[in-house]
Amino acid sequence: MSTRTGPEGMHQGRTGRPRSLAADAAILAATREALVDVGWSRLTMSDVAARAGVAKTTLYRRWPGRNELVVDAVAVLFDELELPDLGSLPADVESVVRQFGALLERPEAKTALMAVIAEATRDEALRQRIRTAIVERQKRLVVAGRRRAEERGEIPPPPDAETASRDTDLIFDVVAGAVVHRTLVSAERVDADWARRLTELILTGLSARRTGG
Amino acid sequence: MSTRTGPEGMHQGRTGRPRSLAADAAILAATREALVDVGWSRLTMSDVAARAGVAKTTLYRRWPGRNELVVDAVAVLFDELELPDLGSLPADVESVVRQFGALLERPEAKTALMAVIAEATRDEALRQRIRTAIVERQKRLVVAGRRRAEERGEIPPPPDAETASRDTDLIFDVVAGAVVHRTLVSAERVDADWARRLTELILTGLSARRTGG
DNA sequence: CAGTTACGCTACGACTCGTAGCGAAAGCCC
DNA sequence: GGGCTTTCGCTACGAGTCGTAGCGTAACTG
Repeated sequence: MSTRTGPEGMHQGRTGRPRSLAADAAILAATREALVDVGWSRLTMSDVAARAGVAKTTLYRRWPGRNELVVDAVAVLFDELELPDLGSLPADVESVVRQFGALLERPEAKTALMAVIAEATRDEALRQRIRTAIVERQKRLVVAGRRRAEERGEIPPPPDAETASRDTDLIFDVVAGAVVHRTLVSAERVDADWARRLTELILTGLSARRTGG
Repeated sequence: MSTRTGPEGMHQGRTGRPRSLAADAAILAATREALVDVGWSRLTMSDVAARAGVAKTTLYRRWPGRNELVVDAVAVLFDELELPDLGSLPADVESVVRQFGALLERPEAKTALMAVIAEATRDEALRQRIRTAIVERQKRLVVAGRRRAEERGEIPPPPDAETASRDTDLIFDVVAGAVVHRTLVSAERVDADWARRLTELILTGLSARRTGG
């Protein structure tokens, strides 16, 4: 698959002993476990290797370093998010907001996400990895929600592809950013009431803007 | 001042040689400089000490560790944000959005902010430090903007103190979260157009919600 | 079978950590 | 001034981590 985010440098399409897929899974699970236990700054490769039951060298054969390993270990968590068809745009949006809030309450998700973002500010390759492994992947939720709302007649189709794309980006930044900020910076829970108020704010803002010019 | 965020454990109200204020400033400046040069994960106390021209022990006499040092080194950057009276609420909000966007483009700000937030997910004391040193401090912008808009008659006064407080929190999370997400996760600039569109989204959302019930 | 690659294990130099001890410096109070 | 207290820069230390290299073995291909 083209958006494969797993370990790199694999030559296993060739001859020789193939890499253990079980080791892959064990390492990623061990990384998440270690993140919960010791956090980011105290997470060591030796620790992860020991938890996974593999040698430290096996980690370095697959990932260049901690940062890349953690990105991959956490990216799969975001794939759990889905957009159930609840019959209306507000209900759909609120559902995703609450799912995302619940996801960010899991220690391994919040710790790892912020840590890798911090590292990415000085590492273009890592930034790219985050973008393909997480960000672009999850924009599917916004795109699907808009398409579904259009089909229901809740929102008008976008005037052109350019504004559609920019709106998608804006919505994504606002929703994801607000949830992240609420959870990690303000350190408060994303409860049903907050999710409803955020959804209301965004949707009325969008619809009023459209109809008002 | 009561919200002093500087080094702790100072007994300098007593007798003996007082701590060098110049060393304080030099250390914080050196920390920001090191963040720009080497990033977060490779920032070492020895490096900071060398840049500041002080001994490593001097750092540990004032701060418990890297995390606390970095919070203090970065907190002052956020005090630069201000709310100029531009005559209308949209103009005021857009101004702060752009200021915040510009601030987060500075390497020391973005790197340090995300890094300490990541660490804070497993450190209650650090979380508290961030909250008092940065978050609660900057909510002043939202509070001032609302008060000013009320005086202008642009928005109605809040029905009660409870909803006023929750609205302040929501607005803060949405605005700050969106800017942070745009800058650090999506890795795109907060330009004039984006700031205008975000402002429009939020303000129409808020006003429509109020008038519409 | 031979060839190739991944595996676990051990060992290594380099680096950072946080602390301790030292003598000197810089301020207070009498 | 003298005495007291605290900070200063400096050096040294054990502990821990890093990322790599080398080894013999295991697993799969043709």
